[in-house]
Amino acid sequence: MKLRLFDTYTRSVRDFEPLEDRHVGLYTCGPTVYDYAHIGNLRTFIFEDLLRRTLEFNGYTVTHVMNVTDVGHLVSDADTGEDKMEKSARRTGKTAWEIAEYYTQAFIQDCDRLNIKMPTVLCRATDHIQEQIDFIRCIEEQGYTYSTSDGIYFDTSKLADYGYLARLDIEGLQAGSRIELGEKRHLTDFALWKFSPKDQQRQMEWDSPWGKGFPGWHIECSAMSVKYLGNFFDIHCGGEDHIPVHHTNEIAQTEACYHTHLANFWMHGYFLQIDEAKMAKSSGEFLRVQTLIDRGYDPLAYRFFTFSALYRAKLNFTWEGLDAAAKSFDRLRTMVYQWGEPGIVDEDYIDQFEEQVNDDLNFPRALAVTWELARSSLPDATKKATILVFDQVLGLRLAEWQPQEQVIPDEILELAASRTKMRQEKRWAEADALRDQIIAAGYEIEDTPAGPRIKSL
RNA sequence: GGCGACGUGGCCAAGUGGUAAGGCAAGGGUCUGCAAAACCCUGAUCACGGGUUCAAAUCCCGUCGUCGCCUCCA
Repeated sequence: MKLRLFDTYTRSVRDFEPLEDRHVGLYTCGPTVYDYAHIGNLRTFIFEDLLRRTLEFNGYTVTHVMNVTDVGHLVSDADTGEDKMEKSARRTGKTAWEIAEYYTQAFIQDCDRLNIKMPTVLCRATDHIQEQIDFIRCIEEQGYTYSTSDGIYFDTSKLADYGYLARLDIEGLQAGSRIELGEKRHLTDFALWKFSPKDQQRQMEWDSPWGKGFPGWHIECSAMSVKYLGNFFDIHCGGEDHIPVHHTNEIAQTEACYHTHLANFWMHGYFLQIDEAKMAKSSGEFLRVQTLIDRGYDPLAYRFFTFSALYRAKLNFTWEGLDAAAKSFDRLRTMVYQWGEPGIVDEDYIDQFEEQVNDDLNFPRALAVTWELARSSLPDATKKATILVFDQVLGLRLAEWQPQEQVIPDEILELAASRTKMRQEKRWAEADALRDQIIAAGYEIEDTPAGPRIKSL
């Protein structure tokens, strides 16, 4: 089945055709590295990983570019906000550069824990200042900029279809606006270059044709994606929150300079919510991968959890929900382990699976196919070989997993041995009493044909 | 205040015109000395009220509720 993907730009599911034969240029908006990523952020990165793996499953070679936003941007659109990098630096006593490096490494570690593939190119905004300056100059030459006391701005009124991606209702925005315009000419205008404050030295600032300062909020993605993928490439992704502002402005910048809307497909991952509310770095609930590990969850159980909903629908996170996913995932991987060595792949199941993932990444359905396979009457070796093919896309590390070897204390082993003896002698009451003792000590006992198996609870 | 999305069994969640995938939980069963594990079986008419249609969870209108965006944000 042909790969079909939802494109926010056209608001429709379209057949995916690469611009270049068998090759796909994919750009995904990366993390801002002034703090750890939370599991809501990571839901989007998992979605993008599934997209990439699905493209590869379809036989495409993917050049995946992801930015790292290590330039601090202002907290608010007014000039009063504090730079997040600089703020984090002040809080921790580290330099802005050290902060960026630290959280970049933390992000990479989170991705590894979630089995998210590293992009082909991971590019830092601060390594591409010149490209951003060049891009701004190009926009300037095309006549889309103006200058204020605090920076160079993009004049959005000069683009006829500004806001098309988000179907922005400019007049409605202005009517219901809650922010001050300041020196901006229009509500939707945005900074391309911000000047450093005259009275203080920023840790991150650069010279430019317009004066010392730093790049605006949206230019890095345009500049870097164009550099690595060209000015019209296949797919650009990000979180749903990027639709009205960030991606809208990326498109504006590229239209001004290159007259393209930057990407053929625009795709957006939807939010993870906690108790029906958005998870935000600023709010109380800030769950990280490490938080899950501390609570005893395998990070891959979280990856598995995100498969339960479509990427294009909000997903409510609850511990109960994560428990359900963890339980289900454990059953699946245990089953897969017990199937032994892989044999010959079942093509019919592969087709069923492919049909679901190719239908705009319907992973809930793809998982249903996986369960159908798992509970089918096919030989174990066939199931194993087939599910390992699925796992190229699922990324659950099913091939490498094996039950944890637990160290059982000698005293527990002795109790179990006594129990086995009692059972052989059919002294059930005594055997059960021993089992109760084992359970009381925090261990569980399962009788199998091969003898008792002991697990810690 | 403006814009938008959503509301499916106990929970998470597919399905978007032809009588409701899957997972978790629950109940029943098989197996077991009893358990555990595993496996099998069982359950929803789709927020509410109208309308369109031979036919609607699926389209239209209204009501209620929840959430998101409008400010950096995945």
